[in-house]
Amino acid sequence: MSNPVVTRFAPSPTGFLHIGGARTALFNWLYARGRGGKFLLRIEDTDRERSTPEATAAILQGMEWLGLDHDGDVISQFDGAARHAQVAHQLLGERKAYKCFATQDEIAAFRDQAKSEGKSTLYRSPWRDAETASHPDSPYVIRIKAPQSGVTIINDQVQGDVTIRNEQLDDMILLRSDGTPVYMLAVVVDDHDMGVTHVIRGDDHLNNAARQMTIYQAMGWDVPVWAHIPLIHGPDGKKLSKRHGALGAQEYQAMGYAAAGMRNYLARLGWSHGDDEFFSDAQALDWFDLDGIGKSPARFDTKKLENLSGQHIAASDDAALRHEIQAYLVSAQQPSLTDAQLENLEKAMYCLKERSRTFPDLLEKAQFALVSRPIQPDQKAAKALATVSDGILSELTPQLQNVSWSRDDLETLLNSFAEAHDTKFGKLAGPLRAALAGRAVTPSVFDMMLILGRDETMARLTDAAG
RNA sequence: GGCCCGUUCGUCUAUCGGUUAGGACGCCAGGUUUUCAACCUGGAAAGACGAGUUCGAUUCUCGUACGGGCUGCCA
Repeated sequence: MSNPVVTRFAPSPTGFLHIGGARTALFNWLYARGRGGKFLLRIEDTDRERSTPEATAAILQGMEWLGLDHDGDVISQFDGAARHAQVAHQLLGERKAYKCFATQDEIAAFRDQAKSEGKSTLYRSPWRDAETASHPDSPYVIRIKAPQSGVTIINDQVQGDVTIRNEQLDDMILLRSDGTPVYMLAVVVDDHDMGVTHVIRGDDHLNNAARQMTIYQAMGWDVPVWAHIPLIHGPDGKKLSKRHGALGAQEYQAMGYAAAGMRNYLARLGWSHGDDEFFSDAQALDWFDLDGIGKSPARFDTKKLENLSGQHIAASDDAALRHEIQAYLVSAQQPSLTDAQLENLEKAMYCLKERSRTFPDLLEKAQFALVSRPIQPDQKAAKALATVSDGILSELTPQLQNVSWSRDDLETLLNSFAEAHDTKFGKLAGPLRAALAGRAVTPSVFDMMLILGRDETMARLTDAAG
């Protein structure tokens, strides 16, 4: 516990925050926060063509929804371009890097031919050992001199020791011909400068780690702890990507999943702590560790997300739920609730939260508390109402006038009323529910009566009896 | 093509050589209930394949198959 942990999430702003990125962010957040370390956010926007401020905003919003707060300012990788270039030039000066004058056309032609001959497409620049005197006066890129023999071992906390033979490594480009840094350089410099101690990222970067290590070594910097986590696949097992049905984090918010449920689900995807399935943030923070991360890719399962979301809704306190529902409404572009509706919702929350999996689900069951008379029954409710004669409802209503408005007394009254009509309360419940809520799926009839109060209950029953 | 990684119920996973291979979601069947929802109980359901190491392999090694990733003056 000598050095404090510093992790980072480094998305490129070329689209929304998709679910795989969200999980990577969560793992980094969990690891740092669970150990009193720092969690940094860096936007990898060195690709000016594809980076957009909208994408950055979407990523930030997604993280905010998930409650993944970062330390310090959001860092723009592009802002560090001068420093990245400086490192490249330092390496150049130390002859650990060189100017390569090969044109993109030349390289492309080489690759095409290598491919057609079935040979390695690894490009070997002829300029690696060229004399400075022979340099033409034309644009060049700066490439690093990668080791060409021996091996590089990536000591990965998830993948184990991964050995790459150095002959597989190419002299990657550090600085483009326009002088701008390339990602491979920028990540290393930034991670080093930011003091990142643990790099937790998708395993699509596993091979890159070996190449990045050559930069660390050339600069004489300490290599961070690597943890390459397996990617998340779609329901069909294919890679989850923006063009392959992947949804942004915000879309899950708009679908009404509880953020805590999403965190729990995502944490459980690819990571485990024994048989624990449902857990709080505090527990996740306490338990999360790199050795609990699995090595095989996982598929995204909406059903389980739904289940976990429901469990977290049931476990949340009412005020927090109210706030999250309001945020959900905004994100789903639904009209917001009035103060009166909010008040009723909160009164009803105790019997709504344990039966709802998502917020739209909860709101649907809360209809009885949100609508005002006259109530328009939906199809199923209308059908339920049709099964009972209006006479019964109008006979029941006056009896509610003097009963004490408590659950026990209402139960006693309704049961004996049913008995008097030679039926069971169960037969009455459907129509009653329909009259009170205009819906077929609602909380208990008694809960609704208690929440609505005597006057409103009687009025609704009278309305329904026509 | 080359290199790297992976493979336990439909899905997420536990197991760190010896288990009736456990849990969760989903599914099916019952139950309870205010014919919904929620809840409870039970059930079906897995070690890709082939060798090897070992007294003993899901667990270790190798091969095959399948899946994934990387192979850019993208990140």
